[in-house]
Amino acid sequence: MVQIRDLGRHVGETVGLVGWVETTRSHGKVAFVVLRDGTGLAQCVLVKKQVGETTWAAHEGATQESVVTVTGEVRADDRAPGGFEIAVSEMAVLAEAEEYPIQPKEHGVDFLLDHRHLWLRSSQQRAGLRVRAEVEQAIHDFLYDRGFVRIDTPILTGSIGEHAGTLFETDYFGEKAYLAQTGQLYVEAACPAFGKVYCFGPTFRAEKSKTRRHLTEFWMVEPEVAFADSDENMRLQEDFVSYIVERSLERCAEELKVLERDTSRLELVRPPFPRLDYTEAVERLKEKGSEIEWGADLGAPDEAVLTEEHDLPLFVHNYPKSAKAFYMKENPEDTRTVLCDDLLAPEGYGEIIGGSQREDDLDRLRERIREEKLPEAAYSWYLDLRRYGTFPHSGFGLGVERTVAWITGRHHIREMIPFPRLMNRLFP
RNA sequence: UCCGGGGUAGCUCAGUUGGUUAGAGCAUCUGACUGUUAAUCAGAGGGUCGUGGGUUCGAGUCCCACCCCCGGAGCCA
Repeated sequence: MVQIRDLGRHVGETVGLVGWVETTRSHGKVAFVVLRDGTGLAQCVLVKKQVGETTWAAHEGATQESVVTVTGEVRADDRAPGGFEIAVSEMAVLAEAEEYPIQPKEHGVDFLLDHRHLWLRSSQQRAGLRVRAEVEQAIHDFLYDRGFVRIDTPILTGSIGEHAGTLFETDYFGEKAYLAQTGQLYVEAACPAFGKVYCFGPTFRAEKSKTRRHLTEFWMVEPEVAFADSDENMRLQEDFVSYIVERSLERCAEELKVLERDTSRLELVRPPFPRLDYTEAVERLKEKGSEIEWGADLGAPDEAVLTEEHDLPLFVHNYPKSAKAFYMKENPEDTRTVLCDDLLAPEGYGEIIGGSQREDDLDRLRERIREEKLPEAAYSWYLDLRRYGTFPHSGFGLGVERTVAWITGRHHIREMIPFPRLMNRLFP
Protein backbone atom coordinates (compact mmCIF):
# COMPACT_ATOMS: atom_id res chain seq x y z
CA MET A 1 0.00 0.00 0.00
CA VAL A 2 1.21 3.52 -0.77
CA GLN A 3 -0.02 6.85 0.51
CA ILE A 4 -1.73 9.17 -1.93
CA ARG A 5 0.63 12.05 -1.14
CA ASP A 6 3.49 9.89 -2.51
CA LEU A 7 1.86 8.97 -5.84
CA GLY A 8 4.20 11.24 -7.77
CA ARG A 9 7.09 8.94 -6.89
CA HIS A 10 5.35 5.88 -8.34
CA VAL A 11 4.42 6.96 -11.87
CA GLY A 12 4.36 3.90 -14.15
CA GLU A 13 4.20 1.46 -11.23
CA THR A 14 1.28 -0.64 -10.12
CA VAL A 15 0.33 0.29 -6.55
CA GLY A 16 -2.30 -0.48 -3.96
CA LEU A 17 -4.38 2.17 -2.16
CA VAL A 18 -6.94 2.02 0.60
CA GLY A 19 -9.27 4.79 1.64
CA TRP A 20 -12.74 6.34 1.61
CA VAL A 21 -14.75 7.17 -1.48
CA GLU A 22 -15.05 10.93 -1.68
CA THR A 23 -17.11 11.11 -4.90
CA THR A 24 -18.02 8.92 -7.84
CA ARG A 25 -18.95 9.74 -11.42
CA SER A 26 -20.18 6.93 -13.62
CA HIS A 27 -20.68 7.00 -17.39
CA GLY A 28 -21.84 3.55 -18.30
CA LYS A 29 -18.56 2.11 -19.50
CA VAL A 30 -16.09 4.32 -17.70
CA ALA A 31 -16.26 5.44 -14.09
CA PHE A 32 -14.31 7.75 -11.81
CA VAL A 33 -13.91 7.10 -8.10
CA VAL A 34 -12.12 9.76 -6.08
CA LEU A 35 -10.40 8.15 -3.11
CA ARG A 36 -9.30 9.88 0.11
CA ASP A 37 -6.77 8.28 2.44
CA GLY A 38 -6.01 11.15 4.81
CA THR A 39 -2.91 12.23 2.91
CA GLY A 40 -4.62 13.36 -0.28
CA LEU A 41 -7.13 12.60 -3.01
CA ALA A 42 -6.63 10.23 -5.93
CA GLN A 43 -8.87 9.90 -8.95
CA CYS A 44 -9.24 6.21 -9.83
CA VAL A 45 -10.38 5.47 -13.38
CA LEU A 46 -12.26 2.27 -14.17
CA VAL A 47 -12.85 1.25 -17.78
CA LYS A 48 -15.42 -1.53 -18.03
CA LYS A 49 -13.56 -3.46 -20.76
CA GLN A 50 -10.29 -3.33 -18.84
CA VAL A 51 -11.39 -4.48 -15.38
CA GLY A 52 -12.86 -7.83 -14.41
CA GLU A 53 -16.58 -8.27 -13.86
CA THR A 54 -16.03 -8.51 -10.10
CA THR A 55 -14.31 -5.14 -9.99
CA TRP A 56 -16.90 -3.50 -12.23
CA ALA A 57 -19.67 -4.85 -10.00
CA ALA A 58 -17.73 -3.71 -6.91
CA HIS A 59 -17.50 -0.11 -8.08
CA GLU A 60 -21.29 0.07 -8.27
CA GLY A 61 -21.41 -0.58 -4.52
CA ALA A 62 -18.72 2.00 -3.80
CA THR A 63 -21.10 4.62 -2.42
CA GLN A 64 -19.85 7.90 -0.99
CA GLU A 65 -17.60 7.24 2.07
CA SER A 66 -17.39 3.47 1.51
CA VAL A 67 -13.98 2.01 2.28
CA VAL A 68 -12.33 0.49 -0.78
CA THR A 69 -9.03 -0.97 -1.84
CA VAL A 70 -7.72 -0.23 -5.30
CA THR A 71 -4.90 -1.69 -7.37
CA GLY A 72 -3.74 0.02 -10.52
CA GLU A 73 -1.07 1.83 -12.44
CA VAL A 74 -0.13 5.37 -11.47
CA ARG A 75 -0.03 7.85 -14.33
CA ALA A 76 0.28 11.56 -14.66
CA ASP A 77 -2.81 13.25 -16.11
CA ASP A 78 -3.70 16.92 -16.04
CA ARG A 79 -7.38 16.08 -15.92
CA ALA A 80 -6.97 14.44 -12.50
CA PRO A 81 -7.17 16.57 -9.37
CA GLY A 82 -3.65 16.53 -7.95
CA GLY A 83 -2.12 15.68 -11.32
CA PHE A 84 -1.93 11.89 -10.88
CA GLU A 85 -4.52 9.17 -11.30
CA ILE A 86 -4.86 5.41 -10.96
CA ALA A 87 -5.74 3.25 -13.96
CA VAL A 88 -7.61 0.65 -11.96
CA SER A 89 -7.11 -3.05 -12.54
CA GLU A 90 -8.85 -4.23 -9.36
CA MET A 91 -11.15 -2.69 -6.79
CA ALA A 92 -12.86 -4.19 -3.75
CA VAL A 93 -15.29 -2.67 -1.26
CA LEU A 94 -14.28 -3.40 2.33
CA ALA A 95 -17.18 -1.54 3.93
CA GLU A 96 -20.14 -0.18 2.00
CA ALA A 97 -21.42 3.11 3.45
CA GLU A 98 -25.09 3.88 3.89
CA GLU A 99 -26.49 6.95 2.17
CA TYR A 100 -24.18 9.74 3.30
CA PRO A 101 -25.93 12.79 4.77
CA ILE A 102 -23.39 15.38 3.68
CA GLN A 103 -23.63 15.93 -0.05
CA PRO A 104 -21.30 17.92 -2.28
CA LYS A 105 -23.58 20.97 -2.09
CA GLU A 106 -24.56 23.70 0.33
CA HIS A 107 -25.85 22.85 3.77
CA GLY A 108 -26.97 24.98 6.70
CA VAL A 109 -24.68 25.47 9.70
CA ASP A 110 -27.09 23.76 12.06
CA PHE A 111 -27.30 20.63 9.93
CA LEU A 112 -23.53 20.52 9.57
CA LEU A 113 -22.97 20.91 13.30
CA ASP A 114 -25.45 18.09 13.96
CA HIS A 115 -23.24 16.00 11.69
CA ARG A 116 -19.92 17.36 12.94
CA HIS A 117 -18.55 13.81 13.32
CA LEU A 118 -18.93 13.42 9.55
CA TRP A 119 -18.39 17.05 8.54
CA LEU A 120 -14.76 16.70 9.70
CA ARG A 121 -14.12 14.72 6.51
CA SER A 122 -15.00 17.64 4.20
CA SER A 123 -12.15 19.38 2.43
CA GLN A 124 -12.43 22.82 4.05
CA GLN A 125 -12.84 21.28 7.49
CA ARG A 126 -9.80 19.11 6.94
CA ALA A 127 -7.84 22.18 5.88
CA GLY A 128 -8.93 24.29 8.86
CA LEU A 129 -8.17 21.61 11.42
CA ARG A 130 -4.81 20.94 9.86
CA VAL A 131 -3.95 24.63 10.24
CA ARG A 132 -5.07 24.38 13.87
CA ALA A 133 -2.71 21.44 14.42
CA GLU A 134 0.12 23.43 12.83
CA VAL A 135 -0.62 26.47 15.00
CA GLU A 136 -0.57 24.28 18.11
CA GLN A 137 2.74 22.74 17.08
CA ALA A 138 4.16 26.20 16.34
CA ILE A 139 3.12 27.32 19.84
CA HIS A 140 5.00 24.46 21.48
CA ASP A 141 8.06 24.82 19.24
CA PHE A 142 8.37 28.57 19.81
CA LEU A 143 8.08 28.30 23.57
CA TYR A 144 10.32 25.24 23.80
CA ASP A 145 13.02 26.99 21.76
CA ARG A 146 12.87 29.94 24.13
CA GLY A 147 13.36 27.79 27.20
CA PHE A 148 9.79 27.67 28.51
CA VAL A 149 8.73 24.68 30.61
CA ARG A 150 5.25 23.38 29.95
CA ILE A 151 3.12 23.16 33.08
CA ASP A 152 -0.15 21.25 32.90
CA THR A 153 -2.62 23.05 35.14
CA PRO A 154 -5.72 21.51 36.72
CA ILE A 155 -9.09 21.54 35.01
CA LEU A 156 -10.99 20.84 38.24
CA THR A 157 -10.39 23.77 40.54
CA GLY A 158 -11.65 25.06 43.84
CA SER A 159 -10.61 28.65 43.40
CA ILE A 160 -11.75 31.05 40.79
CA GLY A 161 -9.59 32.66 38.12
CA GLU A 162 -11.58 35.70 37.22
CA HIS A 163 -15.19 36.61 37.77
CA ALA A 164 -17.70 34.19 39.26
CA GLY A 165 -20.98 33.57 37.52
CA THR A 166 -19.41 32.39 34.30
CA LEU A 167 -18.01 29.16 35.74
CA PHE A 168 -19.23 25.64 35.17
CA GLU A 169 -19.91 24.15 38.56
CA THR A 170 -19.66 20.47 39.34
CA ASP A 171 -19.83 18.23 42.38
CA TYR A 172 -16.51 17.10 43.80
CA PHE A 173 -17.26 14.50 46.49
CA GLY A 174 -19.80 16.76 48.09
CA GLU A 175 -17.80 19.92 47.60
CA LYS A 176 -18.25 22.54 44.88
CA ALA A 177 -15.67 22.47 42.12
CA TYR A 178 -15.35 24.59 38.99
CA LEU A 179 -14.00 23.86 35.55
CA ALA A 180 -10.95 26.06 35.04
CA GLN A 181 -11.46 29.24 33.07
CA THR A 182 -7.74 29.98 33.13
CA GLY A 183 -4.53 28.25 34.18
CA GLN A 184 -2.86 31.54 34.96
CA LEU A 185 -2.82 31.42 38.74
CA TYR A 186 -1.14 28.03 38.56
CA VAL A 187 1.51 29.05 36.03
CA GLU A 188 2.28 31.99 38.31
CA ALA A 189 2.94 29.44 41.06
CA ALA A 190 5.25 27.45 38.78
CA CYS A 191 7.10 30.57 37.68
CA PRO A 192 9.56 30.67 40.63
CA ALA A 193 10.34 26.99 39.96
CA PHE A 194 11.26 27.36 36.30
CA GLY A 195 11.42 31.06 35.42
CA LYS A 196 9.58 30.77 32.11
CA VAL A 197 6.54 28.51 31.97
CA TYR A 198 3.33 28.04 30.02
CA CYS A 199 0.18 26.01 30.12
CA PHE A 200 -1.80 24.77 27.17
CA GLY A 201 -5.23 23.28 27.42
CA PRO A 202 -8.96 23.66 27.37
CA THR A 203 -10.71 26.34 29.40
CA PHE A 204 -14.38 26.67 30.19
CA ARG A 205 -16.68 29.69 30.29
CA ALA A 206 -20.34 29.39 31.11
CA GLU A 207 -21.08 32.70 29.37
CA LYS A 208 -24.32 32.76 27.45
CA SER A 209 -22.59 34.17 24.41
CA LYS A 210 -23.99 33.58 20.96
CA THR A 211 -21.51 35.12 18.60
CA ARG A 212 -19.06 33.85 16.04
CA ARG A 213 -16.19 34.54 18.44
CA HIS A 214 -17.35 32.47 21.42
CA LEU A 215 -17.22 28.88 22.57
CA THR A 216 -17.99 27.52 26.04
CA GLU A 217 -14.94 25.26 25.78
CA PHE A 218 -11.89 26.66 24.03
CA TRP A 219 -8.13 26.15 24.06
CA MET A 220 -5.69 28.68 25.36
CA VAL A 221 -1.94 28.95 25.73
CA GLU A 222 -0.78 30.98 28.72
CA PRO A 223 2.92 31.85 29.01
CA GLU A 224 4.21 33.44 32.22
CA VAL A 225 7.67 35.03 32.56
CA ALA A 226 9.53 35.92 35.74
CA PHE A 227 11.10 39.39 35.87
CA ALA A 228 9.34 40.50 32.68
CA ASP A 229 7.51 43.82 32.76
CA SER A 230 4.50 44.78 30.67
CA ASP A 231 6.66 46.11 27.83
CA GLU A 232 8.67 42.88 27.57
CA ASN A 233 5.41 41.00 27.75
CA MET A 234 4.11 42.78 24.64
CA ARG A 235 7.39 42.17 22.82
CA LEU A 236 7.07 38.46 23.54
CA GLN A 237 3.48 38.51 22.28
CA GLU A 238 4.33 40.12 18.95
CA ASP A 239 7.24 37.71 18.37
CA PHE A 240 5.00 34.79 19.29
CA VAL A 241 2.09 35.76 17.03
CA SER A 242 4.42 36.60 14.15
CA TYR A 243 6.06 33.19 14.45
CA ILE A 244 2.72 31.38 14.48
CA VAL A 245 1.54 33.24 11.38
CA GLU A 246 4.81 32.67 9.55
CA ARG A 247 4.76 28.93 10.31
CA SER A 248 1.19 28.65 9.05
CA LEU A 249 2.03 30.44 5.80
CA GLU A 250 5.10 28.28 5.35
CA ARG A 251 3.67 24.86 6.12
CA CYS A 252 -0.04 25.22 5.34
CA ALA A 253 0.03 26.97 1.96
CA GLU A 254 -2.09 24.21 0.43
CA GLU A 255 -4.68 24.35 3.21
CA LEU A 256 -4.95 28.13 3.04
CA LYS A 257 -5.56 27.82 -0.70
CA VAL A 258 -8.37 25.30 -0.11
CA LEU A 259 -9.84 27.82 2.36
CA GLU A 260 -9.49 30.60 -0.26
CA ARG A 261 -7.59 32.73 2.23
CA ASP A 262 -6.07 35.93 0.82
CA THR A 263 -2.69 35.68 2.53
CA SER A 264 -1.34 39.07 1.43
CA ARG A 265 -2.15 40.75 4.75
CA LEU A 266 -0.83 37.83 6.79
CA GLU A 267 2.50 38.17 5.02
CA LEU A 268 2.87 41.65 6.55
CA VAL A 269 2.66 40.30 10.10
CA ARG A 270 5.98 40.87 11.81
CA PRO A 271 7.10 42.88 14.84
CA PRO A 272 6.71 45.53 16.02
CA PHE A 273 2.92 45.81 16.24
CA PRO A 274 1.35 49.23 16.72
CA ARG A 275 0.49 50.18 20.32
CA LEU A 276 -2.29 52.39 21.52
CA ASP A 277 -2.73 53.49 25.09
CA TYR A 278 -6.30 53.00 26.35
CA THR A 279 -6.67 56.69 27.14
CA GLU A 280 -5.49 57.61 23.61
CA ALA A 281 -7.84 55.00 22.20
CA VAL A 282 -10.82 56.57 23.95
CA GLU A 283 -9.89 60.01 22.59
CA ARG A 284 -9.52 58.60 19.09
CA LEU A 285 -12.89 56.88 19.36
CA LYS A 286 -14.59 60.03 20.58
CA GLU A 287 -13.18 61.93 17.60
CA LYS A 288 -14.75 59.31 15.41
CA GLY A 289 -18.13 59.73 17.05
CA SER A 290 -18.17 56.90 19.58
CA GLU A 291 -20.08 57.52 22.81
CA ILE A 292 -17.50 55.67 24.89
CA GLU A 293 -16.59 57.27 28.24
CA TRP A 294 -13.23 56.88 29.96
CA GLY A 295 -13.45 53.92 32.34
CA ALA A 296 -15.64 51.69 30.22
CA ASP A 297 -14.28 48.63 28.45
CA LEU A 298 -14.03 48.82 24.67
CA GLY A 299 -17.05 47.39 22.89
CA ALA A 300 -16.84 45.19 19.81
CA PRO A 301 -17.70 48.08 17.44
CA ASP A 302 -15.01 50.24 19.12
CA GLU A 303 -12.42 47.53 18.57
CA ALA A 304 -13.45 47.26 14.93
CA VAL A 305 -12.99 51.02 14.42
CA LEU A 306 -9.49 50.93 15.94
CA THR A 307 -8.26 47.86 14.05
CA GLU A 308 -9.52 49.18 10.71
CA GLU A 309 -6.70 51.71 10.77
CA HIS A 310 -4.01 49.01 10.80
CA ASP A 311 -2.84 46.07 8.71
CA LEU A 312 -1.09 44.53 11.71
CA PRO A 313 -2.54 43.29 14.99
CA LEU A 314 -2.99 46.20 17.39
CA PHE A 315 -2.08 46.42 21.07
CA VAL A 316 -4.38 48.43 23.28
CA HIS A 317 -2.72 48.76 26.67
CA ASN A 318 -3.18 50.09 30.19
CA TYR A 319 -6.92 49.84 30.68
CA PRO A 320 -8.76 51.30 33.67
CA LYS A 321 -8.62 49.14 36.77
CA SER A 322 -12.40 48.87 36.87
CA ALA A 323 -12.51 47.13 33.48
CA LYS A 324 -9.91 44.49 34.31
CA ALA A 325 -9.14 41.57 36.62
CA PHE A 326 -7.95 41.90 40.24
CA TYR A 327 -4.49 40.38 39.69
CA MET A 328 -3.22 43.06 37.28
CA LYS A 329 -0.54 45.44 38.51
CA GLU A 330 -1.38 49.05 39.10
CA ASN A 331 0.26 51.45 36.65
CA PRO A 332 2.66 53.63 38.70
CA GLU A 333 2.36 56.45 36.12
CA ASP A 334 -1.44 56.56 36.24
CA THR A 335 -2.92 54.73 39.20
CA ARG A 336 -6.38 54.72 37.66
CA THR A 337 -5.07 52.13 35.20
CA VAL A 338 -3.34 48.75 35.26
CA LEU A 339 -0.37 47.43 33.27
CA CYS A 340 -2.12 45.22 30.77
CA ASP A 341 -2.72 44.76 27.06
CA ASP A 342 -5.22 43.30 24.65
CA LEU A 343 -4.02 42.25 21.20
CA LEU A 344 -6.67 42.85 18.57
CA ALA A 345 -6.37 40.89 15.33
CA PRO A 346 -6.98 42.71 12.06
CA GLU A 347 -9.85 42.12 9.64
CA GLY A 348 -12.45 42.12 12.39
CA TYR A 349 -11.30 39.01 14.24
CA GLY A 350 -11.12 40.83 17.55
CA GLU A 351 -9.20 40.09 20.71
CA ILE A 352 -6.84 37.13 20.42
CA ILE A 353 -4.66 37.91 23.46
CA GLY A 354 -5.24 39.36 26.89
CA GLY A 355 -2.12 39.94 28.96
CA SER A 356 -0.78 41.84 31.94
CA GLN A 357 1.96 42.41 34.43
CA ARG A 358 0.80 40.80 37.68
CA GLU A 359 0.35 42.56 41.01
CA ASP A 360 3.35 41.40 43.05
CA ASP A 361 2.70 43.48 46.19
CA LEU A 362 1.00 41.42 48.88
CA ASP A 363 -1.00 44.22 50.49
CA ARG A 364 -2.24 45.73 47.25
CA LEU A 365 -3.24 42.32 45.89
CA ARG A 366 -5.17 41.47 49.06
CA GLU A 367 -6.86 44.85 48.88
CA ARG A 368 -7.96 44.18 45.28
CA ILE A 369 -9.35 40.76 46.23
CA ARG A 370 -11.43 42.44 48.94
CA GLU A 371 -12.57 45.21 46.59
CA GLU A 372 -13.79 42.63 44.11
CA LYS A 373 -15.50 40.76 46.98
CA LEU A 374 -13.75 37.52 46.04
CA PRO A 375 -13.54 34.66 48.60
CA GLU A 376 -10.22 35.51 50.24
CA ALA A 377 -9.68 32.06 51.74
CA ALA A 378 -9.69 30.45 48.30
CA TYR A 379 -6.83 32.74 47.29
CA SER A 380 -4.60 32.22 50.31
CA TRP A 381 -2.21 29.99 48.35
CA TYR A 382 -2.06 32.61 45.60
CA LEU A 383 -1.21 35.28 48.18
CA ASP A 384 1.55 32.99 49.48
CA LEU A 385 3.35 33.57 46.18
CA ARG A 386 3.74 37.22 47.31
CA ARG A 387 4.91 36.17 50.78
CA TYR A 388 7.70 33.84 49.79
CA GLY A 389 9.95 35.71 47.43
CA THR A 390 7.67 37.93 45.40
CA PHE A 391 8.96 39.09 42.02
CA PRO A 392 7.78 41.12 39.05
CA HIS A 393 6.24 38.88 36.37
CA SER A 394 3.98 39.08 33.37
CA GLY A 395 2.06 36.76 31.13
CA PHE A 396 -0.78 36.46 28.69
CA GLY A 397 -3.37 34.10 27.23
CA LEU A 398 -3.78 33.48 23.53
CA GLY A 399 -7.04 31.95 22.27
CA VAL A 400 -6.24 29.15 19.84
CA GLU A 401 -9.55 29.09 17.94
CA ARG A 402 -9.71 32.85 17.44
CA THR A 403 -6.12 32.86 16.21
CA VAL A 404 -6.81 30.01 13.78
CA ALA A 405 -10.00 31.70 12.56
CA TRP A 406 -8.00 34.84 11.77
CA ILE A 407 -5.19 32.94 10.02
CA THR A 408 -7.58 30.82 7.96
CA GLY A 409 -9.98 33.69 7.31
CA ARG A 410 -12.97 31.65 8.48
CA HIS A 411 -16.05 33.44 9.68
CA HIS A 412 -16.80 31.18 12.64
CA ILE A 413 -14.49 29.99 15.39
CA ARG A 414 -16.71 26.95 15.84
CA GLU A 415 -15.20 25.46 12.71
CA MET A 416 -11.71 25.78 14.19
CA ILE A 417 -12.18 23.14 16.89
CA PRO A 418 -12.99 19.51 16.06
CA PHE A 419 -16.03 19.27 18.33
CA PRO A 420 -17.26 22.72 19.36
CA ARG A 421 -19.09 23.14 22.63
CA LEU A 422 -21.62 25.93 22.36
CA MET A 423 -24.36 27.19 24.60
CA ASN A 424 -26.91 24.93 22.92
CA ARG A 425 -24.67 22.20 21.68
CA LEU A 426 -23.17 19.34 23.64
CA PHE A 427 -23.41 16.73 20.85
CA PRO A 428 -21.73 15.17 18.98
C1' U B 1 -31.04 38.53 29.32
C1' C B 2 -32.12 42.14 25.21
C1' C B 3 -32.73 43.31 19.74
C1' G B 4 -33.42 41.38 14.73
C1' G B 5 -34.28 37.13 11.28
C1' G B 6 -36.13 32.23 10.69
C1' G B 7 -38.67 26.87 11.23
C1' U B 8 -42.40 23.89 4.32
C1' A B 9 -39.60 16.74 1.09
C1' G B 10 -33.28 13.47 3.28
C1' C B 11 -30.66 18.62 2.11
C1' U B 12 -31.10 23.97 0.28
C1' C B 13 -35.20 26.86 -0.59
C1' A B 14 -39.89 29.16 -3.31
C1' G B 15 -45.01 29.43 -2.00
C1' U B 16 -49.05 36.02 -4.48
C1' U B 17 -54.69 39.89 -1.28
C1' G B 18 -56.52 33.13 2.91
C1' G B 19 -59.15 29.35 -2.16
C1' U B 20 -59.04 23.08 -5.99
C1' U B 21 -54.49 17.78 -5.66
C1' A B 22 -48.26 22.36 -1.54
C1' G B 23 -43.68 23.26 -5.77
C1' A B 24 -38.26 23.57 -7.62
C1' G B 25 -33.06 22.14 -7.48
C1' C B 26 -29.95 18.56 -5.31
C1' A B 27 -29.94 13.57 -3.13
C1' U B 28 -32.34 8.47 -3.69
C1' C B 29 -34.30 4.60 -7.21
C1' U B 30 -34.82 3.03 -12.69
C1' G B 31 -32.87 3.74 -17.65
C1' A B 32 -29.04 6.01 -21.35
C1' C B 33 -23.89 7.40 -21.93
C1' U B 34 -15.77 5.58 -22.78
C1' G B 35 -12.69 11.36 -19.77
C1' U B 36 -15.84 13.13 -15.72
C1' U B 37 -14.26 17.47 -12.25
C1' A B 38 -20.80 19.44 -7.53
C1' A B 39 -20.93 15.19 -15.07
C1' U B 40 -25.29 15.34 -18.27
C1' C B 41 -30.18 13.64 -20.18
C1' A B 42 -35.19 10.99 -19.45
C1' G B 43 -38.61 8.95 -15.83
C1' A B 44 -40.35 7.55 -10.72
C1' G B 45 -41.03 7.63 -5.46
C1' G B 46 -40.73 11.11 -1.40
C1' G B 47 -44.73 16.14 2.98
C1' U B 48 -47.84 15.67 10.70
C1' C B 49 -45.93 23.02 6.39
C1' G B 50 -41.89 23.58 14.54
C1' U B 51 -45.94 22.48 18.68
C1' G B 52 -50.69 23.68 20.86
C1' G B 53 -54.97 26.63 20.64
C1' G B 54 -58.10 30.28 17.97
C1' U B 55 -60.63 33.14 13.69
C1' U B 56 -62.97 31.36 9.03
C1' C B 57 -67.28 27.88 4.57
C1' G B 58 -61.89 27.19 3.89
C1' A B 59 -55.24 28.37 7.10
C1' G B 60 -48.44 26.80 4.90
C1' U B 61 -50.61 31.91 4.64
C1' C B 62 -54.27 35.70 9.71
C1' C B 63 -54.31 36.00 15.58
C1' C B 64 -52.39 34.16 20.61
C1' A B 65 -49.04 31.17 23.51
C1' C B 66 -44.92 28.08 23.68
C1' C B 67 -40.47 25.39 21.72
C1' C B 68 -36.18 25.36 18.73
C1' C B 69 -32.42 27.51 15.41
C1' C B 70 -29.46 31.62 13.25
C1' G B 71 -27.18 36.58 13.60
C1' G B 72 -25.90 40.63 16.78
C1' A B 73 -25.29 43.11 21.79
C1' G B 74 -23.37 42.44 26.69
C1' C B 75 -19.05 39.38 28.64
C1' C B 76 -14.60 37.57 27.20
C1' A B 77 -9.74 34.46 24.47
